[in-house]
Amino acid sequence: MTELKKFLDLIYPIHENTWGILKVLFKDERLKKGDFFIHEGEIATRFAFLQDGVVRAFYTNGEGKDYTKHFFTAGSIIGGYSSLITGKPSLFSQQALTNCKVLSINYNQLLSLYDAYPDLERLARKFAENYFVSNEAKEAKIVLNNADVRYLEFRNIYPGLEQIIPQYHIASYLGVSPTQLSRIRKKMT
Amino acid sequence: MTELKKFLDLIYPIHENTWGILKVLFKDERLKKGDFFIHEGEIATRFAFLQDGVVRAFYTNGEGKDYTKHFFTAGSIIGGYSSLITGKPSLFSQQALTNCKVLSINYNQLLSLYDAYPDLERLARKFAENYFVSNEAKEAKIVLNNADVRYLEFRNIYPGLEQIIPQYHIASYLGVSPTQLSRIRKKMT
DNA sequence: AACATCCCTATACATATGTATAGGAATAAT
DNA sequence: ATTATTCCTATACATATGTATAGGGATGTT
Repeated sequence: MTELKKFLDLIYPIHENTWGILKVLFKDERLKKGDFFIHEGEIATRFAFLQDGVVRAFYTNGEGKDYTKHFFTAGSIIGGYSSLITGKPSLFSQQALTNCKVLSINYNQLLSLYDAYPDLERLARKFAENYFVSNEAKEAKIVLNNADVRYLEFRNIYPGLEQIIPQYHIASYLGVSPTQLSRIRKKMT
Repeated sequence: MTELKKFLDLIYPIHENTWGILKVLFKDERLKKGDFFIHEGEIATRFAFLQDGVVRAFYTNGEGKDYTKHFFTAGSIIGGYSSLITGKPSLFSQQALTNCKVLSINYNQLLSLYDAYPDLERLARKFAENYFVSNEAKEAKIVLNNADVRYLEFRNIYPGLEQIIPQYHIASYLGVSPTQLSRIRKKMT
């Protein structure tokens, strides 16, 4: 719980009593390796703070093929944010790549607090803004860098992750085939 | 101004008196074809409602090459949103492809109203959320569809735009070379 | 210990797409 | 009207990357 508080304080420090109201809404939850936090096509009702473990977000392309949108590690927020906002089915899934510990919260319960706690709504605004900014920065990197560069960046952003997860997930994160990632790795030796 | 009000009401209808305070902050501005609304590397200080014309947002790749991130048509918000939020240099430029009419507003002036007008902050939250959602939906399409499909979608999303702007901009929007777009178009005849 | 499973690598081949270049249609300029 | 620009298309070629397949570590299972 302290980790979550620290995380939120970095975005916008809400009042102590607001935090008192908010924190009781979070529930401990466990995900086993392979479990889905949200399924593509499902309408999200909650999101969560990832305390421990690794989660992969991915789009699926109809037949087997998937595209890894993001890896989440400890200290991240997971959940179908767009689906929560719109109330429409999520475009992607989120699946635990390892056993995970999360603190999850019902989105409607959170929403119902905004009227009475403007500092919470400010936090929500800043969260949305920050989330937007990081997504856009990521977009820029995808567009401007080739797979070689993005692979090196992946290793910087997620130190140690390469040793934990299968390589074909990394390939799909980079937008290339496993064969191609293998070639890139070979080239870099 | 009425168009802007309608646009905002669709996101979140603020009180009439809040609107009275807000609207005086908007200033009429003209862009001539080729003018930049924001330059890559510049720190944004304002954003705008595009009343008329077409604006292209694009990343540049060091040497000449650019990647078209988005086309804005009448009724859109333009500006370096991430740069406004972070206070850091913009990662992309926005350039008028035609003569444009915009209503621009200073971001700090807007920010200073949030404390006194919670409905305005709610509007800001919802705007950020919506913007996030549409960016994510676009990401999904880029990842899941090939250039052929995205070309057809481009024509649906921006009816008539194809006739107004050079084809190499569309190609760069689709992430392919002009030659390749020409091949795609030929194939579809 | 033997076997099965998972998954990374390597090879060969096919193909999509980029680059370079030229031609020509359309538009703008003098 | 003539010329100059702009820009779309077509061609030929090079190359990066995907697909298909097989082999072999590594790890886990019985």
